[in-house]
Amino acid sequence: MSDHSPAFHDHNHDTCTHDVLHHAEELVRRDGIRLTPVRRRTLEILVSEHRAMGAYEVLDRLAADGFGNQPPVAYRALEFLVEHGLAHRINRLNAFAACMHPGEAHSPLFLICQACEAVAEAPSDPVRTAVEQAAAQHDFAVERVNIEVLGTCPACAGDAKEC
Amino acid sequence: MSDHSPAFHDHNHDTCTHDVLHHAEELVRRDGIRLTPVRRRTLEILVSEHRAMGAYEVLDRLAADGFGNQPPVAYRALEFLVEHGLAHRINRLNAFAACMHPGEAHSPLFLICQACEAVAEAPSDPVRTAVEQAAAQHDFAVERVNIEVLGTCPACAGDAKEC
DNA sequence: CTACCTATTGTTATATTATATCATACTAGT
DNA sequence: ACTAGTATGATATAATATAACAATAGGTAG
Repeated sequence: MSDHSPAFHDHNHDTCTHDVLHHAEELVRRDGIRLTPVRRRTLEILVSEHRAMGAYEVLDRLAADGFGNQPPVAYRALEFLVEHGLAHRINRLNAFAACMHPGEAHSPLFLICQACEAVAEAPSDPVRTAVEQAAAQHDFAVERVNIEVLGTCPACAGDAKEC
Repeated sequence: MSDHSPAFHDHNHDTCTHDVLHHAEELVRRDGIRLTPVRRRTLEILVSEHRAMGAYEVLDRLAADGFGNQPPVAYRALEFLVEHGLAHRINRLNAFAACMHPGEAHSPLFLICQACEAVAEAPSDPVRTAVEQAAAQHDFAVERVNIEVLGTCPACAGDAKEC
């Protein structure tokens, strides 16, 4: 892990933290989802780190905050967040990250740096369209799309050149 | 698991088996890759089933054929095949499948049926283009793209209607 | 052809990730 | 307060994956 993690560019972290939690609150009002203490704290942890975190890493944090310290505690909270579009699961890394475009209809597209493991989430509407077309050729009804791109982030590409 | 697995449509399985193995042989000649007995057998297993298989499932088959019966045996062979484009890893399922479009430059796009777990591999050149563009906006250098689409295959969609 | 080097395989052990299950506690609606 | 549905806590275990080292096979320079 490195210090390149918070996406690949500087950003106002207070703003994105606020946006995500605000969106969650809205779902509480609008859809009646239950943002219980564990779930809320789990989301806060993901947002505050702003990177892909393993379930056991999240679990450690939760335990430190006085929640249960057994795997299901973390997995259940994470699953809940994913189900409601507040977080994503990044299969390639067996990890989770808060959704940084909450509410927007989008198929998450993850840019995963192989050097520093930073993960950026990009909007992907044109990609989604292309995917739908490919699926249509197989008479396949799309429900969820997960796109994971492996490569090198600008920071690490720069590091490599310096050597 | 169900009987919908071999992609979503009937196909001439002899042909696709032949194509894949033929391509592998070509790599042996062209690139000097070493298609050892375990590796060859692993590819044959994946092709003959024509579906996503877990590493331990592959391992059982290999062991039955007299190869080692410890996890690394399967993982190493599978990793080799993935590296050389002869197989793909489907993260969502922690599973592997023979590449059915060997040799074609393509970013694999998997259509995964949530009902029967069948997996189809679709070519995805337009998708790839869209992905490259999204990545470019982040100055991200793409190396590998993995697209996994969850949904319902035509067979299962039909089944659902019948009820 | 032999000695060496490298890639591959076999084996043991263990790490990491994830889920099933059941008991307990909370929440909302009546 | 009662009850039906949810959510949490805790125990146990399953499923997936890798590290590390020994043994073997294959190619190649001398």
